[in-house]
Amino acid sequence: MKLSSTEENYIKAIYHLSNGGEKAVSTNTIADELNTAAASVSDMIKKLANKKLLNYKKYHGVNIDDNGKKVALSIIRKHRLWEVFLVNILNFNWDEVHEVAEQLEHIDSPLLTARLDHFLDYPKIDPHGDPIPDEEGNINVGPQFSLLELTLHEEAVITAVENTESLFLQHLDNLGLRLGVKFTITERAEFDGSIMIQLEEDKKIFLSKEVAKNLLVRNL
Amino acid sequence: MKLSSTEENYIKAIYHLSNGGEKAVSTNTIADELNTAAASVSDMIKKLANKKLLNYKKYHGVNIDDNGKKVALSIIRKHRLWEVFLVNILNFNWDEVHEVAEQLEHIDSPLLTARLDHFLDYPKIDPHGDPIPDEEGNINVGPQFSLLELTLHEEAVITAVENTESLFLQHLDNLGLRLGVKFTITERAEFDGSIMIQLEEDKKIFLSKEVAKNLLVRNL
DNA sequence: AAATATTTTTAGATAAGTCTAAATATATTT
DNA sequence: AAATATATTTAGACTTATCTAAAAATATTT
Repeated sequence: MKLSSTEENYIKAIYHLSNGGEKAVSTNTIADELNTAAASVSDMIKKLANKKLLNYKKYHGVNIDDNGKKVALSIIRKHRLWEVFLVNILNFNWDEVHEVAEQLEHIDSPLLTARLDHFLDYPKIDPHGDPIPDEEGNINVGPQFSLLELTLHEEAVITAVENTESLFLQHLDNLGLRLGVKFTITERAEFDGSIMIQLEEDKKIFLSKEVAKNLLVRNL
Repeated sequence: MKLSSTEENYIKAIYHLSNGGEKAVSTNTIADELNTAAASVSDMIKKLANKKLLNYKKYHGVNIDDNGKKVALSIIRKHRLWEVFLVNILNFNWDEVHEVAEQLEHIDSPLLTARLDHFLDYPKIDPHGDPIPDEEGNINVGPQFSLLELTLHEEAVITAVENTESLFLQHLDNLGLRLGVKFTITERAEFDGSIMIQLEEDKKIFLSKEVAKNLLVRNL
């Protein structure tokens, strides 16, 4: 089934907002995410439901269908492969790639996607640490959780960011934090939830709760 | 100025049909090229003329403007750079790249284009031997010389003919030689200056000195 | 449980790009 | 130069994706 870029963007947004299909998503939530009027969303979800990509009951939000998930994962796969290409091959900074990848993800050529994947040596994660679905849409996530939930003094590695805004990513760059950085929590302030972490090289960094919340980690 | 893909395709078609702006193009010619109704073309050229990309006099076809040329050359540049990427980096065959490049040429990111150009080592021609315009829209064809002066085994492309007699051109047609054909010289006979060239598909062709003298080529 | 607030849908409009059919201008033939 | 043929434009309609405003359904408050 051939979809317009607009339709693909709706599917992608609904996939994300539903946490990969876990829960129903309301019309207004989608409208907010895509900066459109709720009326436009109503029209579009009716259309996508007719195409059997969504499950839709009037006034009760939408659930993404298996077909819809497949479409979403294919777009996400392309988006993240292109991000790897931009960062690893064309030397983009990780905060410069999102906009371009939003365009490239809609290029329709299975051959191109497959060849790109091969050329990049079958990467498993994108420059933000997010997993890249394979051709069948399988995601190999591994146990990954917010830094906020990490136990004190337990060695961990940063695996992903939950926020991909330039401002946040640049802040991380300034702090010297990147994917793959290893650390332990040395202190927690109960008052404001701020956290002190210790990096490899005896370097201590102070993180606000807001920053910690948006960093995903994995135990070593 | 931000243009839609559709507008870009019209500009590109008109640029080609006018031979780079040399002559006016009629409504029907454009309609034929783009497989649309003449009425649609009428509407669109009115719109593009309002945007100062075309010069349009009712019932007398369009001439492409300097602004229009710039737009066309930018799209052509992107199209050809992507073709080089697909063939040289992702190992596409040269007959598989057109459709995908038609999509990729509309990606809007000057940074991406510049980085791609650099990554590909500033190629001067695409896989079909067509020249790639630079950032300013200049087409630098490079030094062009007679096939007689070409070094053995050096990849080259046919760029022009020095003799325009029908008899000669028909002879080229019979041999399957056209502008843009890529080849290497595999053998030279000292006795009569005749030359054996090898085309892409394992096809070898014998050329008399007289023919070789009248073919202009360019290194790849 | 009635009143009020919020969310969602429907109705009707708009803009881009397309079409067919009819009208008009240009070109060609006789 | 009149008649005919061809090319081009206009008129009106359709589709996709959007909007605002009004109507309808659901949720919340009192």
